[in-house]
Order: sequence, then structure tokens, then C-alpha cells
Amino acid sequence: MSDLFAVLAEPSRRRILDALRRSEGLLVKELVSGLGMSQPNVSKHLRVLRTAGLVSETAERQGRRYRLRADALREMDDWLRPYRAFWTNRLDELGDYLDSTHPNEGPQP
Amino acid sequence: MSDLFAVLAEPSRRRILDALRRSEGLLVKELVSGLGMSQPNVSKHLRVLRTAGLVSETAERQGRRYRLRADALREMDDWLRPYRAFWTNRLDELGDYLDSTHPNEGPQP
DNA sequence: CAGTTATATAACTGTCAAGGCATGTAGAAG
DNA sequence: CTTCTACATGCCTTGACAGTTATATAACTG
Repeated sequence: MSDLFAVLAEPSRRRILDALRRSEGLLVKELVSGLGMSQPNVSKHLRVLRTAGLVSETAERQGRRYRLRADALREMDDWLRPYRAFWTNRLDELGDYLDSTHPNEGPQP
Repeated sequence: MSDLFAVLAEPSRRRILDALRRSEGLLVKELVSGLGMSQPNVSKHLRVLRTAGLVSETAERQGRRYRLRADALREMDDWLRPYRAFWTNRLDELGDYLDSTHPNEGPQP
């Protein structure tokens, strides 16, 4: 489970990240009640996310606060970058030209 | 396996997409020899990719040509977008300020 | 110290998918 | 029609988790 893509393949983990993104860090109990998952399940997922460098953990009096480490997502963004060109550059700048010369190779609706 | 993220969690499938991205479509046999995977394995992955809308297939005399459908990756890009702001805006514009006030909360090397 | 709260961990179980092997199939070639 | 090529598909085994339940740990409270 050391692969970033495999870590993010779990919908529950993406939901955890989404929740952390909208807040300035959350306690485990807040994630449990907020997402409606069992506490051990949340803890397990947090462990995976932590191992992947996607979240950080700090101890507090009321519990442990987990924060997003969005930086770890750059690897995914890097992989995606060359593909992004297919619908940003190509379609916007060269779309008409390509469509007129290779009408069957453009993206289908 | 209808979840895009789960589909892309497989390294072999990402390699297939990478290969297709660099070319204007490839035959199955070309993928097999180029990636060094077994033919049934490649066919299976292609089926998954096709179901996810990530590749398209056209029949030719020499075989079946698969092409990238980068458009299907937009869903992943959309999910990533709000996170991207964390290292584009925040780090570039406020990075120095945050580093000077919370030196331990910045991205680790 | 006893009890409560917050979280982690261990053990177990069910599910699911990846990869290998063998086989089916369709088209071109002879 | 037979053979080869290119590809798909079915079956099988194995391994990897996800989720639950039960229990451990740690800190705070009274």
C-alpha cells in the first residue's frame, strides 16, 4: 500500500482528505461522527494516509488532530500533467485545426 | 471496478495509458511487446480501461488499435483541483510568511 | 485508584481482483 | 478448407485489503 494511487483508490480515504481539506485539521472523533464510519476503520485509514505522507498528526489534550499534507498529492498531479494537455491545449488552441484534418481522432462527446 | 481511481490504481494500466499517450494508438501486440506483459493480461486491462472510457478501440487489418481517451481523466483532475491550490497559491504567495510563523508546518523535504 | 474518553491495534472474515494457463474466435493467408 | 496470427475470454489460485469486533493504551477526571 505504498503506492499513492492505490491509497487514493479507496473512496473512504478520499472522503477523509476532502474533510481535512475543508478544515484546519480534525480530531479522529470528529471524522468518525462527520463521515459516519466506525472509529477503528477511520484510524486504519488515517494510518495508511499518514504512511503515504498525505496527513500529519499532532497530539492535543482532546485527542489527536490530523491535518492535510496536500504536498504529497503532487506526485499524482505530475502524472496527470501530460494528459491535461489533451483537453487544455489541444482542444482550445489546436482543436479546430485537428478536427478538420483528423476528424475521427478528437474526443467523443 | 467502475471507479476511475480504482482503475488507475493498477500500475500496469497506467503504463498502458502512458504508452498510448505517446503514440497515436497502438495494437495489442505492440503493447504486449512494448510493456513486456502477457497478452491475456494486456487484453484484460484494456477491457477495464475501455469500460472506464479511458481508451477506445478500432478494428484494423493487422489487429485492434487502442487509443487514449484523455477526456475521461477529467474526473480525476476535478477531484485534484481544490488540492492543487494548496501548493500553487498558498505556498507561492504565502509560503515565506507561513514558514516564518509556523516553521514546522511547511512541507517536509 | 477507579472510571471515562479518545485512539490505536490485533485477530478474524469476506470479498475482490491480478495474473497465469488454457481455450475460443475471427480474419487473413496459403 | 486449413493454418497462422491477433486477440478475447473463462477458469483457477493466490494475495491483498476493507470492515467488524474485541481489546490494549494513554490521558484526563473525579
